[in-house]
Amino acid sequence: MQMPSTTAAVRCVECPIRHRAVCARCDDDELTLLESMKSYKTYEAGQPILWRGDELVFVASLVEGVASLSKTLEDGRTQMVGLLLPSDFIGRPGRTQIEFDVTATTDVTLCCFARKPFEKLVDETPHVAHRLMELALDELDAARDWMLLLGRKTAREKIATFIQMFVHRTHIEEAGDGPSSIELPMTRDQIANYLGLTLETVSRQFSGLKKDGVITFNDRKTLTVVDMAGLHDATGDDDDGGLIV
Amino acid sequence: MQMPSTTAAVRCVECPIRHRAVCARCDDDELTLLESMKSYKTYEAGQPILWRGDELVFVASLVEGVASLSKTLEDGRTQMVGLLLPSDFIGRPGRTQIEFDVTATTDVTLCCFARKPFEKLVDETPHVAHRLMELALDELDAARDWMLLLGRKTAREKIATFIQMFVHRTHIEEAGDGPSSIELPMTRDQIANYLGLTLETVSRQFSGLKKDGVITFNDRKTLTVVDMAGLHDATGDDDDGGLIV
DNA sequence: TGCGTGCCTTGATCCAGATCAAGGAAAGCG
DNA sequence: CGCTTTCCTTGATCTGGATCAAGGCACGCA
Repeated sequence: MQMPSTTAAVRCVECPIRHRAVCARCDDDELTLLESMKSYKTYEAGQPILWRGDELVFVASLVEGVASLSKTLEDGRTQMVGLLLPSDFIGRPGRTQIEFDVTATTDVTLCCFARKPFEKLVDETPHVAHRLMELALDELDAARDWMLLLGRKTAREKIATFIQMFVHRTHIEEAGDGPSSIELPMTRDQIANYLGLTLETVSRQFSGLKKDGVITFNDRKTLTVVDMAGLHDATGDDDDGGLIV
Repeated sequence: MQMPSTTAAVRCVECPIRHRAVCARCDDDELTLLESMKSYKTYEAGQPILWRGDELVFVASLVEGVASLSKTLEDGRTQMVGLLLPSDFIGRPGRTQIEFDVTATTDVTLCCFARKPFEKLVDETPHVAHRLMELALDELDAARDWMLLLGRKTAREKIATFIQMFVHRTHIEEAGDGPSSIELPMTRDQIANYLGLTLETVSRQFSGLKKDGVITFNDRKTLTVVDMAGLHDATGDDDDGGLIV
């Protein structure tokens, strides 16, 4: 097992998540301050980032890669309770512990700040506090959509919703019904954990959607949505609402 | 169907949720200001409070009673995504719409503020913004515990967890393993909606826990936990973590 | 006092998805 | 290259909880 490594940080103005992360509305002076506080850490796919109960010594923005939050029952059953994509934030003001495990799903790069100085910055910079609030509320909305999925959707609806979410988060700009490809950053087993299913069911439902001409696979991890409308029908969602993270 | 009625507000200093709601850390001057802004609304059990997509004209603290947040799929399947108990907050800074329905589960009293002036107050009063953030993060924690429940727990574990949550939220002060009684504020059908089950399964699991000597019923809505340790075992949770809202 | 209505319980049956089991394909490595 | 390992697919079977169905209890109302 590798330890996380510390790497050179890119300059904030060139940062790919500059306009979506917690620092979205910082001005040049504030960025200079942040630049002096921050350090980059990288984790390899599979490595733990934080364990439940760990003391939270740093907070971070996810710069690159995918990480997951998960909870575990006494006997080992686990459920993912959140998926962190670039610009998502790890850590929370006013808490020194976290209640779930954070794991690198793919190779991950974090932009880290020591918790104490960061909290001071938040207290003194209203728009950072404000942005943090927005991010928390976005997560809450996503969590509630996921509760509907976990509690009431069928296996096929879960898979369709999962694919649709990835399409939306990876092709934010282009609209339309044309075919769009996505790369799944997780194994079947991890997808099952996210959706409250088993890996066999995940595999079968992917095969089902393929057989019905909704998607095609390039390789195991790369798929193309051929029939966007068909995919949406398969999610069971209302037209307007539903999960659009 | 009754309309909500507006009733006389109690004075803030006598308010039962004074120390837990969004106004928890307000000083006397701030309370005076709040008192001039607030109005009470009451809803009867079963009445809708807000529909999804409604424009959010007011925000509110729940003073008395129980309300639920729920989401619905195209074909009518519904899932509760939150339960609001006294001191919980309805509405969110920076959003003009909500993405779920809010319904009065029991008779409910709200302490309402017009959204615009309230947001102004939040912007000018850091500790209110701070408290709002805490409440949002508490909800997020609760939502994640619920995701674990919905995705991975068995029917019996779900019911045991549900009972345990009510015991904790209604008997916050007293600890210990002695028997404690709670009153369920919801019908079997509503409980089923909350737990991602059907009402028949809810009924059967209550009967099962009764047969096993974990709980007894006084009447349909009032139960006593006879074996607190047995109840906890039945939740499937780890000893330390789990849902303790 | 009897009847309707809402809510709950219990029984019988069914089925979606879990579990058990057996390979197959791709990637890393000696 | 061949071998291991990891991940994925597909088939067979099982089962927890859904669904279908039939009352039971308690309250309100005429």
